[in-house]
Amino acid sequence: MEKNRLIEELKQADLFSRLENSELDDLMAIARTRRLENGDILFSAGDQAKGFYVLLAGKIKLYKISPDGKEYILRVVGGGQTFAEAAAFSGLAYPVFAESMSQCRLVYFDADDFRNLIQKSPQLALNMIATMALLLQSLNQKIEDLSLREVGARLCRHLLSRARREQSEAKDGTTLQLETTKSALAASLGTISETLSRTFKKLQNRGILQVDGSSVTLLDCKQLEEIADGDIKL
Amino acid sequence: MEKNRLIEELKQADLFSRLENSELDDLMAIARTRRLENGDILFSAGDQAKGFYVLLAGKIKLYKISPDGKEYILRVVGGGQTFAEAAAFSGLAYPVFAESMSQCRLVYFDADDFRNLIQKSPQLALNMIATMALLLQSLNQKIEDLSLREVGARLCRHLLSRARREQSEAKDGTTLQLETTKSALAASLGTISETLSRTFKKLQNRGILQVDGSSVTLLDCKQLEEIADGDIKL
DNA sequence: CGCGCTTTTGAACGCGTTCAAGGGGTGTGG
DNA sequence: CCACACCCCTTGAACGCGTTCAAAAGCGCG
Repeated sequence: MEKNRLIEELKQADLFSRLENSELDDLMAIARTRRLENGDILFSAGDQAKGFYVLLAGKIKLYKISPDGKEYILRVVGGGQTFAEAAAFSGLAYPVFAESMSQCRLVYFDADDFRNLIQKSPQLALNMIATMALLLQSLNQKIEDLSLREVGARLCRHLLSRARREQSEAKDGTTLQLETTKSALAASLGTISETLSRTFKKLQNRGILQVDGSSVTLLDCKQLEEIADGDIKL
Repeated sequence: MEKNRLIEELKQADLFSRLENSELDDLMAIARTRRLENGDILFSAGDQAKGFYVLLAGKIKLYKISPDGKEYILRVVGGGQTFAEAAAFSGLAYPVFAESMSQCRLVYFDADDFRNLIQKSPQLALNMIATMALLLQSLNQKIEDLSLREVGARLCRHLLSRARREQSEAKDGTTLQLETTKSALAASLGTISETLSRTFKKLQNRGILQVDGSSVTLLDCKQLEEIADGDIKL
């Protein structure tokens, strides 16, 4: 039955881990499923927020646009992740655009309905708090990057953190696949493709990494970390 | 009695609004009060976080320091506000330094103890979620400022939002008092005092505002908003 | 092969920083 | 009451990182 598959999928999301079956049933009662095609805009910056989403499958980018058209990608949401909770629970407008980067299936929760559930389920409340705490930490990182690190350091930090997440360790010889275009990577580092291109080149010239299309091989993680920490500059 | 006064003070904090007296008693049971002198460091970036704070009186600045010594002030915490929740509930390290800017009285809550309370009090859980949601929105703003607005626009946004908060409206002739030094304002806008000084001067030369020591008078709010929105540049 | 897209490269420009010097206010001690 | 130190703010000039603008090169795809 369709419902059961959906419940199984919801359980994968961190937000719904460790919940009882009865709690999951309550969630199902207020959940609305949705589908998106590649390139669909789910919501726009400035739209009034009444609820939030859990992405079951696909990829969605959350981004801002400056008055003169520059794009900053705040986050690429992946499967099992929650987004737009802050806007939903603060009652303000969405601060970003949400645009699908592939076919997506997702679930929408109305904020008021969800609040009612939270009152009944302490575990759900704790999960939501933990989710938001992690998000806060990651935004904090971004602010640190943007306000006091230069582009080279940001790129190195990004590469190292991806290497650690995927390989559980960053050691010489590790190869990463960029999941998006380089332009998108630039936009998520707070810069533009030209600058990213030049930065990659400098790192390559120093023998710190090897770039080949969309695959990047880390050759000298020690130096990579020194640049990431701002100890040496490009 | 001392305890009663403390309870009254806690009730002022948004985090504890709409709580029953029994819930406040439970809070008191796990609260640890603390005092700080001007200039004390409460915690440092990198310290392991086990709990969070509610500031009862005084001012505390939360800031980051870059490898080469530049300071970015993330937030100046005022009375009744909560801070370091994200670090406490994510179990990671504090991402910032916390330094008192005056005599302070504050309350410390251990994260584990607090989690237990949340399980018993749905209202407390909702309050915490609302608090974190607002914080997320404000960090989001900062990211937007840093990544896609220039210094002039950031300053104008700051002035306008302060004017609106304090006077509930920003109209020509409104005068604001800077609560900190201009260097600190610069650091919280992600720049340095020299640049801030020059930016103030440009705005003054255009007749948009009048700066006299630490008081700023808004003369032309319409233009101020246009600069804040990036419609015109300095 | 030719079209559209992303990426790369080059050169010029500009915002903001750095470095350095000078002004202005305040508190302290002679 | 003045002299001096200290701190903050201001101003000027030079520099540099990153952007903008322009063009060429690579690349997937019909």
